[in-house]
Amino acid sequence: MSSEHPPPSDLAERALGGANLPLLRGHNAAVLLGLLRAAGEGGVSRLELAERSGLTPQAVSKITARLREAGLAAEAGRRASTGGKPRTVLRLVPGARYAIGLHLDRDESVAVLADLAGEPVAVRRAPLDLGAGADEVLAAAADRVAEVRAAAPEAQVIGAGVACPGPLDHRTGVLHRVTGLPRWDGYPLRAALAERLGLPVVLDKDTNAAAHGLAQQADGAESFGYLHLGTGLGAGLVLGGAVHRGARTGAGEFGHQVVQLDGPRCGCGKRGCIEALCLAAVAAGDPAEAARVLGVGAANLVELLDVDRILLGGRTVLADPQAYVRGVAASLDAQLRAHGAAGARAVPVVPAPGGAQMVALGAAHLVLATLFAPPRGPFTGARAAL
Amino acid sequence: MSSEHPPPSDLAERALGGANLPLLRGHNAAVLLGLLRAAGEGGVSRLELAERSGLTPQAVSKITARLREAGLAAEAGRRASTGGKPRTVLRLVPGARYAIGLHLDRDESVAVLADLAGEPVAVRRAPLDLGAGADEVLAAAADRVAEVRAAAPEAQVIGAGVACPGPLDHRTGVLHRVTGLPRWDGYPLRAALAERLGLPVVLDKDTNAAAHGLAQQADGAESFGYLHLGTGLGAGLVLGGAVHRGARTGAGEFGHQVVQLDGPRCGCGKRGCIEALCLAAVAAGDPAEAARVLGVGAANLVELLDVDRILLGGRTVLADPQAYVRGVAASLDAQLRAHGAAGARAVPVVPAPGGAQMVALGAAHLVLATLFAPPRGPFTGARAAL
DNA sequence: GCACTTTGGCAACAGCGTTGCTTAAGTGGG
DNA sequence: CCCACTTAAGCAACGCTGTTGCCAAAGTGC
Repeated sequence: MSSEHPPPSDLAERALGGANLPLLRGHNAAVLLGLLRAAGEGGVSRLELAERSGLTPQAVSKITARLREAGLAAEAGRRASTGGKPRTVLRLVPGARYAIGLHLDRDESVAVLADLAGEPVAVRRAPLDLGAGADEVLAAAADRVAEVRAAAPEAQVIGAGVACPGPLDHRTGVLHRVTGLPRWDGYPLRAALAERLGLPVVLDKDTNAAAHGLAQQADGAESFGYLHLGTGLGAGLVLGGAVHRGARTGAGEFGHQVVQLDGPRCGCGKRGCIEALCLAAVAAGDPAEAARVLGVGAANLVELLDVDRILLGGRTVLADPQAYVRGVAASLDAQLRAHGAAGARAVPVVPAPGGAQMVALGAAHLVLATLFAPPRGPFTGARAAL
Repeated sequence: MSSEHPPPSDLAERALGGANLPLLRGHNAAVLLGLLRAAGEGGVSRLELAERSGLTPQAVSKITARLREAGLAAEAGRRASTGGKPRTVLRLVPGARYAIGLHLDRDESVAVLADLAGEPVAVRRAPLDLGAGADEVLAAAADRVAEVRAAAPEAQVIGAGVACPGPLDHRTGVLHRVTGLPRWDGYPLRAALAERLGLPVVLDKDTNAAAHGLAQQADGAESFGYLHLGTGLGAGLVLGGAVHRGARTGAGEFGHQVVQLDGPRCGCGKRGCIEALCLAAVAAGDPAEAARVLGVGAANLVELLDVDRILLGGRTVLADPQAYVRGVAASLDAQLRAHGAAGARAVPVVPAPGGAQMVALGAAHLVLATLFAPPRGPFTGARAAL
């Protein structure tokens, strides 16, 4: 089994409250790596790292020395002097580690190899029939992975992130009753892929992987909802910079919220689901109505969770992004303005960047994220005296 | 100003990612205090603390020695021997610290003094006209606080938590346009009260304070939604053991989610808000319909956030708790069963315990929480090698 | 060319949890 | 009754953390 390749998430979920010195060391290294990644190609100086992390300059020097020794960071030029010795700039070495991202969709698969900076180095798209047998799908997936994996030195690939349609259990890596694909129910996809690839694997819902990837591009502790309108209507939620999955990875069922009591019956058995209304409007050739309904649902989400932004994605949206963005924004604004109490602030609606490989890249980020800590991390330590 | 009394929340929000030894020390002390509190009157032995925290027994001995020296913990008897030296039991000393909780509602105020274990030691209820001038309200509030504060030694009261109707900004402690009370718009309530009381003050929405208090009674990282049906319909969200407030403390606007497109106009200006439908049913003497609508909204929330439980509270519910619990549970179950995809799991609907002082007690817990760390705390340290 | 400013490394240090061992305090067999 | 055994908790030495004080390096500007 994958006992020799524990999934990275286990590391993050050891989660007994106590902390010791190795943990402290790893945490601070992850914080500085996170700041280095956030700085991008411009780099950061040691003193800037000290300011942003709250560590002393001397501690930053020691930690970055270890990072440089491990090949994860390097010096890269100098800043202009401000009257004294100029600051030396440190940068992440993107080629030091790689992660694989694999998106298994109903009719195609996308595999990417991403470097430490999160940039795609190799991409591979191929048709896939997710309804076929497990062996067939796994073999095809492993082939796609092998093809992109060849672009990096074997030893520097730290794991694979896999995204597929839900529902599934993120912790155990087991699929549940994927809509329309009953034969996958209960299949331990993570363990099977980990054994086949010989790599640690993390498994997540496609919308969660997308949201996670999008969260990396925003800074720090932003909150947003990513609405995905394709063959269905789902959502990925990022709250305070982290993906919210819920206890059983079931969060994000945006499409089956009821917005019309006793409305038309939905395929799921309920009445008045927003997915049914939206898709009916799309089918009727009325994207304006679909966007209006979507905006009402987005307003419900904004008021319930107080998110900063709404991102739109999915095939239906990508067919005419501007129309959907405008339509949803108008509908959302009208709802929020009418209400007013929420401060009448504007909540931007924007298309999700990234295109067709966005989900796969987000899946790769799930693995890379185990190396970094968010710049404003949730270290709960600073308790009152004692 | 309150510069000499920084609100406890600032301690928790220093939030620069870097961690040093004093922080580590404070964190571990907070973890053990949290475990001691969770153990309650039964107490815990040092070795059990070690198992649950992940710390070594020796570290637990050192840290608990400091806690005992500070008067926060004490030895209390022994366990039965299992063949060797019997374990000595440690317990929290409830009287070591106190916190004040103050609930300012539209027509009454409730002040409580809670000890370290979270138990109310003194309670004071009195009528209040929140529509009166700020000076008058503040004077009355300060009087109520002084009355309960007298029940504890002055130096052991560590702060006051204040809950009032939203919207407000939890970070700055400033009120926004409280519905029906426009004169409070922009009032810096936290600073004013901190100065008047000479204590650190945290301010939060009433629903958030209630949810926070309820979260203490559950174990660890539970998620639930607390729905409050009174003069309005609001919610407090607890996700993974922590209250979700959103970026501007605006989260929890459950009542103004649209569940009937183009439905009847709500007081807020929108159409088909669940609050309007619910309250109309209550006014029409049809609590069954109110519960049915509430159940549909609860199902939306469960599917979007994957919470474990739904708690019901508020005056309207308290008038006939069983009827509402049954009605909401039936409606929620019907929705979830129809959908099925969520695993067809049952989500319990229960009345919120605690009664009339629940919000005030939750507000006190907001202050006490700064001393404790959750048993499965979000220490993000354990990153991969290096 | 000298004075000044700023950066970053070196060495000594205090404090953290850890390790190896000792002492305390029970149980149970002979 | 006594001794062997077991388990709990403390003591001392230790390795490692970030911190502090100091100094060399590398610029600017008069």
